[in-house]
Amino acid sequence: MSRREQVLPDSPLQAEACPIVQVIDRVAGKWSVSILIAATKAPVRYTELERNITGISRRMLTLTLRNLERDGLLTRTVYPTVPPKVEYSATDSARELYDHLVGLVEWAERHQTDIIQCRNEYDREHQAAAAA
Amino acid sequence: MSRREQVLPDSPLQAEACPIVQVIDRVAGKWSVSILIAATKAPVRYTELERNITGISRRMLTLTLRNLERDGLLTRTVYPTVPPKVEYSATDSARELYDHLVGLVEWAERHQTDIIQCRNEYDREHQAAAAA
DNA sequence: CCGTATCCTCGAAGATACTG
DNA sequence: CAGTATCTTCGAGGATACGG
Repeated sequence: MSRREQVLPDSPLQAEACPIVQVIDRVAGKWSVSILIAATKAPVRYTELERNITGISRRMLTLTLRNLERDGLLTRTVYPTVPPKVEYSATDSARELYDHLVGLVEWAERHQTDIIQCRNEYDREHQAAAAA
Repeated sequence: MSRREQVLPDSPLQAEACPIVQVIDRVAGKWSVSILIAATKAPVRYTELERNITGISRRMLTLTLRNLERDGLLTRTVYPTVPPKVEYSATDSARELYDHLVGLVEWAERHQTDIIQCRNEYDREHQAAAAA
């Protein structure tokens, strides 16, 4: 799931980046956040997630769920019914994380249009520079 | 820089994930956070970053700097001296983002050991399951 | 319903060499 | 000092088919 699994040698900046790296990696996966959000609101079933998260494949859904479970962010409960029913719910740890993710989301919402504008401006300027 | 540049069709979950995706992507780059942190503390020069961020290549340093600048998170100031001097400093937008990143970092620090323990436990259990 | 297994694509990131 | 230009590698994620 991660591009940064290698142990980084500690260094002035990397040493303090180390815990950061862990969070970023946990959150950087293409689907982790969507799943985390869904599961934090209420326990969700596998198929529910598959339906609600547009574009996710079964493979990635399972993979991401496993990783989140492995890190203690989700708990997986199997109901031995027929047909089988599996529910994923956020742990306390994940709920705490969720609060901080919300902070990021709100930041994104506030700066959304600025960022787009900055990009356009930047691209226009550097388009012009290339032409000159 | 992004694996998710494709425009996602809106959907119940994706619609609200859209701003999230933007933040995550901006932060998900392997080096963005390290650079953002360094530049938020004080304006930094190119070579300073290269020295302080262990393992980063010139290529990725430049690329990440350009992307952050493009999104209006960093400003690039060239001093027309000899030898040339270029300083990168965080914008207000980036400083706001930084505050939220700190939230994540603190979460990571608090749960660091739990996560490692969860992983070991998970791996042990699933090692056993595979052997059985 | 809830997955696993296999093959493949594609782009992020590394290595290396050169420049205003 | 502060970059750019190529070439390459490597693994995240997609597509598809099968299984308890």
